[in-house]
Amino acid sequence: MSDSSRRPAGAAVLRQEVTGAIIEAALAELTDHGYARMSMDAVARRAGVGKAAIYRRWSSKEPLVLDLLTELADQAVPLPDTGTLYEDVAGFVRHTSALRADTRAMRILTDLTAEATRNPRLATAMHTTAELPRRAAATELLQRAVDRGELPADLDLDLATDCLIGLAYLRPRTPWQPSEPLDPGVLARLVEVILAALTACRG
Amino acid sequence: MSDSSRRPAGAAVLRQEVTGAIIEAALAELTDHGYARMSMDAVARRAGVGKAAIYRRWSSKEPLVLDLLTELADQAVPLPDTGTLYEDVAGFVRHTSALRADTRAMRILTDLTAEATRNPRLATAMHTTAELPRRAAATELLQRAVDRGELPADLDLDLATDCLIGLAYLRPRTPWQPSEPLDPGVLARLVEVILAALTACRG
DNA sequence: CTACAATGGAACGCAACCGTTCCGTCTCAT
DNA sequence: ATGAGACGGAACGGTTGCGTTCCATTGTAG
Repeated sequence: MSDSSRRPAGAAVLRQEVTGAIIEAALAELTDHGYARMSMDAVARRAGVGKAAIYRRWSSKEPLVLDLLTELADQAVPLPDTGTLYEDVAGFVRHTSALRADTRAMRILTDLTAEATRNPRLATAMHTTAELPRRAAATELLQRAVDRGELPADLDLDLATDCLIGLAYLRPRTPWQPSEPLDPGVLARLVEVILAALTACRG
Repeated sequence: MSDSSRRPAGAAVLRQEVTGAIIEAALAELTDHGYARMSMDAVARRAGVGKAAIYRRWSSKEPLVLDLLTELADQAVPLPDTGTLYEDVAGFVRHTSALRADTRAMRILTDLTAEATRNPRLATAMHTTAELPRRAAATELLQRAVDRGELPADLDLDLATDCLIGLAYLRPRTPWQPSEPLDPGVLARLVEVILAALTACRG
């Protein structure tokens, strides 16, 4: 492509290494200090990079952070399709629990959620990269169950999706509480409750 | 008391007026810019007050914000005891929905939640002033229903409390979405779902 | 009327941060 | 070998914020 003709291959490799170091350092700084207190000087220092190298890639702090968000989203693992509602829901809860146990992702998402209150671009990015895919996955999981007859045909898909997500997010209840590993017994009971709630989501 | 002998009564009244103006201004600044970007200069300017007047009352920014938190908590309205689980739950959902519709309170709580991730004192304050009372109210509501026989005697109170709070918080799903007023039909369906979930919370 | 305490306002020193610019070095493609 | 381009590092000017200090004003108590 045109890049390879305009930029030496070796430089491209080096550029990617530097870019990766910047992204990793920015993620770490964002985790430690939050969006408002994340300093470009600290990112450069942590990455072992000159500030110029950062500003050569991103025009300012905000675009950099927006890219970090997609970086986080790319790490999300797709949900398996197990064939039964019970196992699908259990997988969804485990998936959610794992996300909440990821201290770095949770700190960043909690922080950017607060920041999104005041920054429309960030709010849009959060919506499209974090909320929409998760919601779509939940809805698809439920639709499959409806198609199999495990859930009533007149299910209120929207409400059911809310319930599934809301209940899967139960523990830990607040971001500042460390997330203990999900006990299998607790998981089983939680799944039963979720199934009861879903069944009640009639249109 | 000793205060009245050491401080003129008129000065005390004036002090309270200034204190109130500072608190109101700090709440506004906190809402507009968040904890990290809330500046003491801006608070003083907004309150029409000298910075010295602030630092005469609080040693720094953090204690001031911690006091704001209790200020917010004092505005919380206690839940009524209606005598039926259905109405109690409906009241709880309405109560929660009203809180989420309060843009100022939501912005501040969302912001301080993120900040609490990195500030243990703030996390403790959030826990005792925001989480514990709400959780206690939910648990008490459920215990009354158990006593009346509306919920099974072997109810898992802890799990049920989580479910009640988690489901009541469903809409809006994210803090940056404006909260539309809760439609009565939606409320009724949501309450039905919550009751189904609660009934499934067996120990 | 006098003494006093709290006030608004302005300025201070200090530190941090942003985004830019410059330097000397290093690594490649030619 | 040579030139181009990205590099780390350091410094810059300008802004912002914190917490302190000073001062002239205000209003009350005695």
